[in-house]
Amino acid sequence: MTSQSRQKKILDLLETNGEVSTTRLVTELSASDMTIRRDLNHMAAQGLILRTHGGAMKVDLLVHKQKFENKAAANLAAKDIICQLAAEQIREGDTIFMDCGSTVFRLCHFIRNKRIKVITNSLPVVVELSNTVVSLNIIGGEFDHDRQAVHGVMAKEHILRYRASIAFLGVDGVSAKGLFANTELEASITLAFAARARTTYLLCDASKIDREAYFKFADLSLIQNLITDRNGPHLASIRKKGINVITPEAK
Amino acid sequence: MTSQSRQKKILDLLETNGEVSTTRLVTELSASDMTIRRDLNHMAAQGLILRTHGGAMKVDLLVHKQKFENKAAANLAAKDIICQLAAEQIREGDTIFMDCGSTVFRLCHFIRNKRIKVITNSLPVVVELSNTVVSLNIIGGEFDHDRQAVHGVMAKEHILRYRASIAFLGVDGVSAKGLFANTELEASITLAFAARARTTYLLCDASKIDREAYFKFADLSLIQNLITDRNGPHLASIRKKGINVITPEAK
DNA sequence: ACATATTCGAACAAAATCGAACATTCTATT
DNA sequence: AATAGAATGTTCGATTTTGTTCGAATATGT
Repeated sequence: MTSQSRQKKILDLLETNGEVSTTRLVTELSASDMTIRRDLNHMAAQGLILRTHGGAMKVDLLVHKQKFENKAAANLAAKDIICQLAAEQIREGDTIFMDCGSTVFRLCHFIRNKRIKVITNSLPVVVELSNTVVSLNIIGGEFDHDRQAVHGVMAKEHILRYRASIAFLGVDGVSAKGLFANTELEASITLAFAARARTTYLLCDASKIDREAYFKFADLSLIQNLITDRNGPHLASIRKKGINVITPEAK
Repeated sequence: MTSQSRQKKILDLLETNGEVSTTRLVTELSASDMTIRRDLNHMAAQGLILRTHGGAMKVDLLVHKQKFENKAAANLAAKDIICQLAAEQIREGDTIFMDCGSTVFRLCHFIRNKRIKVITNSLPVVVELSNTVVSLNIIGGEFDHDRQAVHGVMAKEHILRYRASIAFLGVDGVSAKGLFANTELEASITLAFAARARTTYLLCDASKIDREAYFKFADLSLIQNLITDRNGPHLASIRKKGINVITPEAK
């Protein structure tokens, strides 16, 4: 066995186990401890592995966690309830649009192991799903640092070339009068998603209900379903408009 | 037995076993060790196999499989030298293309505070620059988990709609014969970048020089400049082709 | 804190592999 | 058959890799 193939096997073992001991490598690769140690040190010098006492570890993922996740921590319980319900709407093989926004982002945790295709303009979503079985399609265009997402003309054009079974949308406010956003950029993307999806789900915690933000960009009829965390009378006017409202209680 | 049939058998053995030792080839092919070694070296020069001490390995075993994170950490010093030089080529207000690949990725550290626009298909680059003053344009399309970058038809179309002053390119191998890549996907993106940039810089550590990988996708004339970490006679043939070679020593 | 057990790396020794140079064999052509 | 040119084999010193020993450094258990 050559040193290269040994080192490759060490990498493989690390990939599956996360860490390995020198002694295990000695028996597994039938080489002397000194040889293993030399291999390990060599690879560590190249940054391929993380050397530890008695063995080695996998180097930590390069992609570090986003500040975004802090924002996402707000109302986590409510978002989890919503996303749990949202995830149940997805079937294997589906292609889904994922809007930007912290509520939709939380959906990532519930779909990591689904064999689906996700089309999104949200960087946090991409990062979160980049090492999963989920097949990803990234919407291209100008990157908006504030919103950590891609917006603009190119993005819209990109979306219009695809079709999806479901769109999971986020907004800044919703009432019987329609959907509200804080920027036109986000609004135009949301509209594009809705136009190209067979079914649309608006994910929205209670705080957004009946809130009328900066400007209205669409009628309520743009969406077919609203998923939110609490049932109650505040949803009556929306239900009356023919929207299918999904809540945990109503399940 | 001709050398061709021998080399074919070597490839077959590698295909099934992943690796093979010189001694085994000596008995298996009933040829002298020197002959085997000559075959091996010849094939390695063509990039057909990966030469090791005492034998050879399949190419994609080591090159293909290596995860991006690992590659990023390897040869960090060389990459830093290269990227330092690369960053000096950039002027405020420039629009630059950044290819995927670990060497180009390292350039992020040196441009965080420049007021420039970056157009890229590499997720690590996006993440790294997502909270800087750099203006980002993300190339959209199918996301390739292995390479942590966007490839495919959409990506190519996207690129062709923009123009940039500089393209920073990465390859898997370069020699006087041209540029080499391990996958067609990466190659087509690199070509698109080059086509739409006023000036092209190939960033390439010494290990990639004179390495002829899986397949050649462009002549050397595709690029105008090569930035590498060490000066030396191995660059002569490339210089002779009219490429401006930039090294720290020549500075 | 102390003792015990592991692990580490430097130094040296042994083995395998390497490539240059030269000798030999094979092959195609005259 | 003669001969040039290419491929192959052989020899041998240089290089690389691997193994061993042993004192120092580092973890672990009491």
